[in-house]
Amino acid sequence: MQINLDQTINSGQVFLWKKHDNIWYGVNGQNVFAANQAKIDSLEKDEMDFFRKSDDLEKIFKDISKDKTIKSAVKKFSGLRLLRQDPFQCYISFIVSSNSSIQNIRSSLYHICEKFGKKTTFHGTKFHLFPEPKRLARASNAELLSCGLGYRVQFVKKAAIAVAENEIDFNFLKKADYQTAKDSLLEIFGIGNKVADCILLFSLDKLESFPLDRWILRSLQNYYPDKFSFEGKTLTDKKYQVLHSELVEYFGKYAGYSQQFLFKTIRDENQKKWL
DNA sequence: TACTAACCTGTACG
DNA sequence: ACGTACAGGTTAG
Repeated sequence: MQINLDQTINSGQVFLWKKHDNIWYGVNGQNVFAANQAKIDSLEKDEMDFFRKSDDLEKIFKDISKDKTIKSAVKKFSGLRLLRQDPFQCYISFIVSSNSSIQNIRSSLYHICEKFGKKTTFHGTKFHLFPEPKRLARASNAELLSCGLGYRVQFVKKAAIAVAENEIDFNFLKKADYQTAKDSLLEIFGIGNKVADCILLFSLDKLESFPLDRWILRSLQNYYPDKFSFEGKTLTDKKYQVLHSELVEYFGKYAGYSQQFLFKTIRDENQKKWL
């Protein structure tokens, strides 16, 4: 039951990671992490937190293994883990991710760090940390546009202001239940069901969150054609909610883990690029 | 309520 | 070189 860094980092959760000389380096809020597969058993405290070292994986894997599809995905990607990311970085990252590709998301986020994040040196290499909410909140439209955000400039700007002005309080959302936290995120311009679920799952400890994007829908329709509600061409708010309830009922309270295994599986099957 | 067009950028293909 | 196709979630109508 060892973490596999390649599987985990290349699973659509994080964007600001790079591999150098077989070591992964990544920005997480105001920290830089270095993760070496060869030394994965000697993580520091904040790294253990990031990699969710205290999750009871034996219990979780057993709990989500409802059928042979999930069982084989868990077996194939047994080193895949959910991460516990810096909430503000995760929030901005997935707002930026909407209607974009991994390569574009990554590029925009690096530009955001370069323009607004503090510089630091880590293991002899220079990094830009992720900007703090107040700094990003007073970025100009032109500066944000130059990060390649396009029409998402207003999404990022308003979202950063909401955090800077404490309309969004991540500590509160961490303690709140899934629905309360989700309703709060959905108030933000640029956050819909899918982005909200990503933020909840990857940074706010809501493991019953199950982000539904086009890939996961394709996977579910392929492997579970008769088990869940897929009628209609478009995924309306109502249908998203119904489908999510069915998924949690079937996969259980750790449904988010099953989502991650299905997502990794279908993206790999379709040879989609990662970091 | 259900559906659809518009939104921006980078990359791939011919 | 240049145009066209495409990926991708949210909002507004």
